[in-house]
Amino acid sequence: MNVRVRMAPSPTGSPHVGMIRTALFNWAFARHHGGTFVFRIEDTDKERSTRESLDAIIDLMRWLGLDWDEGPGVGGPYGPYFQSERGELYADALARLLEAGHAYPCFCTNDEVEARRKASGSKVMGYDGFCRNLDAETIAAYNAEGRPSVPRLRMPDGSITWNDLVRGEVTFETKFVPDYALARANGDPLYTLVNPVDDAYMKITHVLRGEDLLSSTPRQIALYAALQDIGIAEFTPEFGHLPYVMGEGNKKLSKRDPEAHALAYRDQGFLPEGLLNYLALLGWAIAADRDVFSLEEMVDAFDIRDVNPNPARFDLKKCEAINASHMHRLSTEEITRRALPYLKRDGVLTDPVSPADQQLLELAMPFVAERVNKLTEVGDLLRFLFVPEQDFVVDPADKEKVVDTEDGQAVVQAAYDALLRVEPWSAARINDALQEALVEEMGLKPRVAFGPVRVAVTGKRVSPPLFESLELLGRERSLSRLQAALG
RNA sequence: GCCCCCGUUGUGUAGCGGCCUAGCACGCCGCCCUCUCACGGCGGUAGCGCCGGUUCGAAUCCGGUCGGGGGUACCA
Repeated sequence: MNVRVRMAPSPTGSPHVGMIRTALFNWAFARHHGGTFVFRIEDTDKERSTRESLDAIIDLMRWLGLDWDEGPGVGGPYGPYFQSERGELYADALARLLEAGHAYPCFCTNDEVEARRKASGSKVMGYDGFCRNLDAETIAAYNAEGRPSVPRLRMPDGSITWNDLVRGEVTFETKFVPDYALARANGDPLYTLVNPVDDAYMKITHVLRGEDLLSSTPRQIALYAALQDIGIAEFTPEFGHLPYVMGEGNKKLSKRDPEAHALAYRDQGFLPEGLLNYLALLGWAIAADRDVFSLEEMVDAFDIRDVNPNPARFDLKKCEAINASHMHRLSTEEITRRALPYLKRDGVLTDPVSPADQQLLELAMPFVAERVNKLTEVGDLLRFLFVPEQDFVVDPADKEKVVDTEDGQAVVQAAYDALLRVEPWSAARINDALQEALVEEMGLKPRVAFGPVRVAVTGKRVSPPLFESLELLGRERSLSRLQAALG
């Protein structure tokens, strides 16, 4: 059978990294098996669904390169792919479920249910099945009175067991799973109905989702049986429940946690392959002694049954380290290409980049490519080269610490004098001149000799290699910055 | 309360009865490299929640216990 999986986010709020992890595993599973990855939007909640959220999710998926075979923008044979456009399908399914007796109208109020539970002393919370066997006359009479009702699924007796793809066999006694509501009294279908109905119509074969849905699985399996009986579903899919992504402490990573927001990683200069690689590590390993891999390698190796059921803590440091490994795999040219949008965004470069700046960037890139862990760091390191001279500023703390001291001033002055005579203006000559003037003549250790020069010229104590930086900056600007640092 | 899931160093994981005096990665600490920062190299740190059982042998199987998490909606 052709594997068909889906991701079905609700477009409410900013996309969460947990959602991306789920999307990634579904995607990798589909690609590994040569199957179909369906993208469906669960926008039944009209109050909370927003266009911004939808756009953000699509934007994110595109940036990550997780492409879908059916869904928004690409269509497909089982559309529409927005739940808000599938209302008649749900109404029809509900009517047929009611007619076949798999569901029944319940007229109880919450208070009535609670009162009965207290009276009986039952330990099972939730609905007690009171309206299960109302006869047709009673139902007609209640309806005639205008009493509101909700349709509930009639849960079967006994137990429901499934073989969870990540957890193995899981069993629930149905006496602990009450008959549940499929729609609101006003007729609006609920997630409990809509999600399985769509999966059935879209012929989803494997449902890989978060652990939070684990306990709703027996209800869905019961619904599937009913849907098969009335001819809407052809089979019951397999289920796999992915572990939670946890934040600090023992709490699910929530929207309040800054690490939770997936788009923030792009803004901060993470590589899509870096983020994805890290997220894959939350519950899955490609090998015992390896944790850096490409998406293609993941697709080749991915097996949902290898996913670890433990909740995983999100570790930003590790995420950055994995991203750094991917950065170092990139060629200098590729880093340049990818860093460009960030350099423009951050005002390091002007938007159409001038030919001179472009050339300078290409000359400078080899010195920073291997020392950056995120794309935004390129700008941090190279800003001093592109900044208009009147906007150049030296970090005040660094200046005070190494330039404004007596020794610092002496070094800067000596460097200025030495550099004045350097000919030609090349990193090698600059090296020789500074070495001689500061290290040999002044008897300074290299690290104390070059610190003041670095700060005066690049503005910070952390920069690309000094001599190359000076060469790229040019004699004129280098000297004027040294002079500015004096006094 | 009841139901379900989970339990290997600080973190993520490998481990599917002997290959484990528990491997890898991140972190942290130290050293080397070194014009700063990184990169790279070397070394160190720390773990099978607990108790029983099965077995010649258990991190691995079973039972219990403790701990954590989730569910228990006319939310998703």
